[in-house]
Amino acid sequence: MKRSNPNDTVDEPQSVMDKKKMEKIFSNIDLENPPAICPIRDVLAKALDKWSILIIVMLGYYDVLRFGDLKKKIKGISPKMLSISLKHLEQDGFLIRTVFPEVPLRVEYHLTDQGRSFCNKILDLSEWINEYFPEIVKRRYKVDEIMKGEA
Amino acid sequence: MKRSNPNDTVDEPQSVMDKKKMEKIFSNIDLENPPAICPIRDVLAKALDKWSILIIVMLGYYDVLRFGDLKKKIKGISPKMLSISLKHLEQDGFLIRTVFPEVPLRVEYHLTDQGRSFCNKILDLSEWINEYFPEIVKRRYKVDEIMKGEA
DNA sequence: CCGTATCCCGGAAGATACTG
DNA sequence: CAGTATCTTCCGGGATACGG
Repeated sequence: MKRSNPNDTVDEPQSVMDKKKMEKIFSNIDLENPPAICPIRDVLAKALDKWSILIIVMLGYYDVLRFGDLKKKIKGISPKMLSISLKHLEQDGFLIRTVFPEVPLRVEYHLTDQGRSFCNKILDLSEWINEYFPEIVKRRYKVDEIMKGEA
Repeated sequence: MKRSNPNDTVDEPQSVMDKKKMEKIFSNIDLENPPAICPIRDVLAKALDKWSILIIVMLGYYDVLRFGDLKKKIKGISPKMLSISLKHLEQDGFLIRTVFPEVPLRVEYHLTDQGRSFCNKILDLSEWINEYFPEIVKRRYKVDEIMKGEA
């Protein structure tokens, strides 16, 4: 039952770990020596940020949005956080900021190809969650029950 | 050039936004009324957490690890954060904790099917990042140059 | 060995007022 | 309208020591 060796032949039909992919990823990493600051995790951290996800999905859905539109559509975000998040996403090439020097000022945001591609990844994740979510909720209730019983 | 209407026929060959998927996701959300606390984002937040990702990937790679193993392999994690993250992941059904009441105590962790499935999602994300990362880095340097020039 | 309990600090992020 | 500047608050999370 114990499967401690990554080289074991996998026999489960479902949810098979993709060992090939895994090996490829791990081959790029020196596990012993600290990877200093991993730039990949840096990119991911910014793009998977709570607000960033919403921004990307909104832009994926509406194609073009102004600062004020985003502020209205994303409930609870402050102008500061919206500004910071947009800057990060622009810096990392997920979206493009276009200024129209009119009066009053107009600024539009839209996704790049990279941004749209990433948006699809988020949608995939979203679908994954939707699939497993009922079980997770059920489990949480169960765990809560146990906690209550112990308290 | 402006594509403000989600119903426009898509003509880009690459990185096409999956509108069908998008509509499906958005149909479950009431954008106007605040979604209170979105439980899906709650699950995602915990599972996509900095430490959680590493834990899941490590368990995906090594199959079975003890508390101390994880602590050693995940550079920089404190016992507190490791404990908390493991608890979250166990609560949400990503992994299973097994206690062997020996002396000294032994505790093993391994992924559930859900955990392995999610690990594959993380690997996908990882691959995505690897694909786009060179461009992102290039862009960051460029942005830094501009910033320096302006300062 | 496997964690929990405690203390403590820096930085994330909300609210708000203000400017180009 | 589209943000920035400032202030403050809060808590995530690191270090460490201890308990089962």
